[in-house]
Amino acid sequence: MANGNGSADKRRRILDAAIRVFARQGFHSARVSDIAAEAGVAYGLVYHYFDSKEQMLNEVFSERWSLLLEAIRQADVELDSPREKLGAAAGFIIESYRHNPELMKVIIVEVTRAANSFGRTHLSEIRDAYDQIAKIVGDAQEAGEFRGDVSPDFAAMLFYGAIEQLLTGWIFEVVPASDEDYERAKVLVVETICGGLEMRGRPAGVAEERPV
Amino acid sequence: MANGNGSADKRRRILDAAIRVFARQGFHSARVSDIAAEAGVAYGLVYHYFDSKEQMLNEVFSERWSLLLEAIRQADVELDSPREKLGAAAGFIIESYRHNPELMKVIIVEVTRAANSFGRTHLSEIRDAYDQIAKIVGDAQEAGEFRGDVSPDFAAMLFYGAIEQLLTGWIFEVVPASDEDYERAKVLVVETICGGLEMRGRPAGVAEERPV
Amino acid sequence: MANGNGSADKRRRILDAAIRVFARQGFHSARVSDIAAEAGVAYGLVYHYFDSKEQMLNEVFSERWSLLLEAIRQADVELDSPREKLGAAAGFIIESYRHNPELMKVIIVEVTRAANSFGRTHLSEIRDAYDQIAKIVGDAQEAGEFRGDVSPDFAAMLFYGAIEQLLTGWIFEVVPASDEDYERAKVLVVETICGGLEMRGRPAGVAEERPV
Amino acid sequence: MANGNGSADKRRRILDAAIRVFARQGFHSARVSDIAAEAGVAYGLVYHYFDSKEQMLNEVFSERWSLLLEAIRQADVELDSPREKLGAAAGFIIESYRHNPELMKVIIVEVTRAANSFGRTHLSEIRDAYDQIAKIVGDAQEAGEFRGDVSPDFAAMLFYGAIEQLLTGWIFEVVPASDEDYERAKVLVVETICGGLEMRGRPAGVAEERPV
DNA sequence: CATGAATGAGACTTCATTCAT
DNA sequence: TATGAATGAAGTCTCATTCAT
Repeated sequence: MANGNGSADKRRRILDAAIRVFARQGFHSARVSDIAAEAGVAYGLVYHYFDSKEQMLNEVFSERWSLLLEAIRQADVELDSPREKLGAAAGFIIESYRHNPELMKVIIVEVTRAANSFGRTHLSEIRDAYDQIAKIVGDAQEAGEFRGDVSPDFAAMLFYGAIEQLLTGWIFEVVPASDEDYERAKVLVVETICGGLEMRGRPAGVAEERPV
Repeated sequence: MANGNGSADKRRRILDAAIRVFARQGFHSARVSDIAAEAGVAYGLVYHYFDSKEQMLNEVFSERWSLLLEAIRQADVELDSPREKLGAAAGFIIESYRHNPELMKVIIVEVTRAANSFGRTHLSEIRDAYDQIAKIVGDAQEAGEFRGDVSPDFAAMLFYGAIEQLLTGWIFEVVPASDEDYERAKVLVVETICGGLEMRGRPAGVAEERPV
Repeated sequence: MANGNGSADKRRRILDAAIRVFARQGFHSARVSDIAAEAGVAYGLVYHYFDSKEQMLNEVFSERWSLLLEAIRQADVELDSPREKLGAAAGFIIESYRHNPELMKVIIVEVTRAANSFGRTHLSEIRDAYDQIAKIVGDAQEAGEFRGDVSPDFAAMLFYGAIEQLLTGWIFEVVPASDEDYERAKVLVVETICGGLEMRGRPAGVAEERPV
Repeated sequence: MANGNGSADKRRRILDAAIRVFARQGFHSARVSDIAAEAGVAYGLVYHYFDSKEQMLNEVFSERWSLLLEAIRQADVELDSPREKLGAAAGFIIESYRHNPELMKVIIVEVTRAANSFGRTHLSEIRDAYDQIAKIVGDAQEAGEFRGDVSPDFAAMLFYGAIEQLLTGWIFEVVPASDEDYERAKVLVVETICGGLEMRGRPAGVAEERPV
C-alpha cells in the first residue's frame, strides 16, 4: 500500500459515519446498513473493523471523553482560580460541541443521559469527570473561596447538569446557537453557578468588574 | 368486581406496570409482554386499552408533566419572591421523584432527554415548562431582584439542567438519596442557582441567615 | 376454543415439519423458514413455541430417545435370554426406523453421530443407552452365556454401531429396505453379534435351529 | 526457502491445519480464517491453494480413503483366511486413528456419516470400501468358512458400523483409548463379528486357543 | 506467492401488532 | 372484556469468497 494507513482511513470513515448516523437517527434507529451507506463502504466492512454496533458507540464515547478528562485535569493543574478552572472545563465542552455538534449530541443523548444501557456501561468514566469537578469545588472551599455548605459532589452535579442542558437546548434547537451564543454561554454558565443569579449586595458600579 | 369500574382499574394497572418496566429496562428494551406480565394481565389486553407501546409512554409523560406545569403556574401566582417560586418548582420535581422515582426516571430518561425520539414529540410541552421558569426569572430581573445579564431562557436551562442532573445522580446512584438528601437538595439547588457558589462579600456572622 | 388442544396441534405440526425438513436437508441447511413453510404456519409461530432451531432438534431427539431407553429397560426386565433382550432392543430401533424413517434419520445423522455439536449435548442420554446394552451383556457373561473376554462396554459399542450402520445404509440407500429386509435385519444383527459369522463347529443338521 | 518446493509445504500445512480445525470445531463451525490462523498463513493464501472450504474436506477425505481402499485390496490379495483379511482392514482403520485421530474423526464425522452432505458426495468411494468387505465375506461363504445366511452386504455394514462406532467411542471419550485398548480392539472386533459373543459349544479349556 | 481488506448474500431471532374465540 | 395464538417485517451479525496490491 502506498500510504501507510489505507486501512486506518476506512476505519475512521466508518466511525465518523456512525457519529453522523447516531446523531441523526439515534442509536436505536440507526441501522448498520445506514452507517455503511453513510461511510460509502460495504456492509460487511463495518464488522471487519468493529465487533458490533454497540462497540462503535462505546468507542465514539470513550475516545472523546478521555480528552475531556485530560482537559479538566490540565485546567486544574495549570490554572489558579476555581472560576478559571471551571471556565476551562465548560469551555472545553462547549468548544467540543461547536467543533463537532454531532459527536457531542451522541455522547450526551446516547450515553451520558442513558441511565439504562450505555450510561451504565460508562458509569465509571462519567463519574471520573464528576469527581474532577468536585475536587475543584472542594479545593476552592478549603481555600475559603467557595461556600462550604454545598457538598462538592452536589455542586459538580449542578455544574454538569447546567452545561449538558445547555447543549441539549442547542441540540433540541430550543435556544439559539450562534458563535456569539457559544461565547456568552461559556462565561455565563460559570458566572451563574459561581456567582448566582441574584444581585450582589454591593454598591452600584462594582458590577462592571464582572466579565459579562 | 365489587366496584363498577373494574376496567379503569385494569387500565391503570397496565399503565403503572408500564412505568415500572420502562424504568427498569428502558423503553426500547421493554417488551409489551413484559408490561402485561408485570401488570398480571393477558398480553392482548394491553392492546385493548392502548393503541401502541408508544402511546403508553406518551400518556405516562403527559399525565405527570401537566401536573408539573400546573404546579409551577400556581407557584408563580401564589408566591412572592422568585426564590420561593423556583423553590416550589424544584420542590415539586424532587417530591415527584421521591414519591415515584420510577415515573420520574422514565420521564427524564425516555422523554425529556431523548432528543431523537419522544423528546421531539413532546417538545412543546417541555418548552412550556422552560418558558414558565424563564418567565419567573424575567420577572425577577425586571423587579431588579435578579441580574439582568443572563437571559431568562438561558437561566431556565441551567435551572432545569441542574435539577435533572440531580435526579439523574439519584437514578444512577452516584449520589446518596436519603430523605434528608432530598430536603437539602430542594434548598441547595435554588440557593446555588440564585446565590452562587462563591462567598458573598458580607461581614462574617451574616451567613447564618442562609437556610442551609 | 372448541377442542382442548388447538395450540398443542400447531406445536406438534411444527415439530413434525422440523423432522421432515431436518431429514431432507440436514440441520444446518434447514432454514427456520423452511420449517414454517413445511408446517404451513407463519414464520414467527415457530418461535412462539420453540426458543430456537436447536431446541427443536433437542426435543425431537429426547422425545424419541427416552422411548428407546424405556423399551430396552423393559426388555431387560421382561425377557429372559440375552439374545431376546438384544433382539428386542434391535427390533425397537428398526421398527422405529420403519415407522418413521425421517425421525430416525435425524436422530442418527444429526445427533447420535455428530461428535461435535449435538452429540456432545446429548452425550449422557446416548451413554445411558450404551450402558443398558452393556448391562445386558455383562449379566449374560456372569451367567456364563456370553464369553467373558469381551468387555461389556466394548460389546455395546459394536452392537449399536452395527445397528446404526444398518440404518445408515438404508438412509444412504446403499442397501435395500423392504419390509422383508427389516424383518431379516432384526434377526441377523443379533444373530451375527451373538453367534458370529463363522460356521459353528457342530454336526450338520443342527444349523436349522437358528432362526434365519 | 531452502528447498525448492516451499509452496507444496504451505499447501500441506494448510491441509493439516484444516484437519485439526475440522476435527476440533466440525466442518460447519470451522471458519476459513480459523484454518489460516491454525496454519499460520494469511487468510487469502488458503484460496490460492484451494478453491473452497469444501474442496479441502474433499481432499482430506479422498487422500486418506484411497489408502484405505488400497490397504483392503492388498489384504484381500495377500492374506489367506477371511479373519486375517478382516483383521487387516480393521487394523488399518484403527492404526489410522491411532496415528492421526483428528483425521479419522473428520472422515467419520464429517463425511462417512453425513448422509445429507459430504457422505452423498463421496458415496461411491464409501461404497467401494463396503463392497470390498462384502467381497471378502462372500468369498468366505463360498469357501464354506462363513455362514451363508447373512448377505455379504449386510455383513459389511455390520463390520464397518462396529469399527466406526469404536472410533466414535474413542472420539467421544466414552470408552478408554490406550495403546493396549487399540491392540485389544483390533483383535476383538474381528473376533466378535466372526465368532460372536456367545459361548461356543466346546469342552471347557479349549477357550485358550482364542487370541484374546 | 502472499496479504488482508472488501464484498454482500443469507439466516436467525425479536417483537409490535392483529385476530379469532 | 379478556385471552394468547398467529403474523411477518425488520435488523444484526456471520463468513465464504473475491480482489487489489
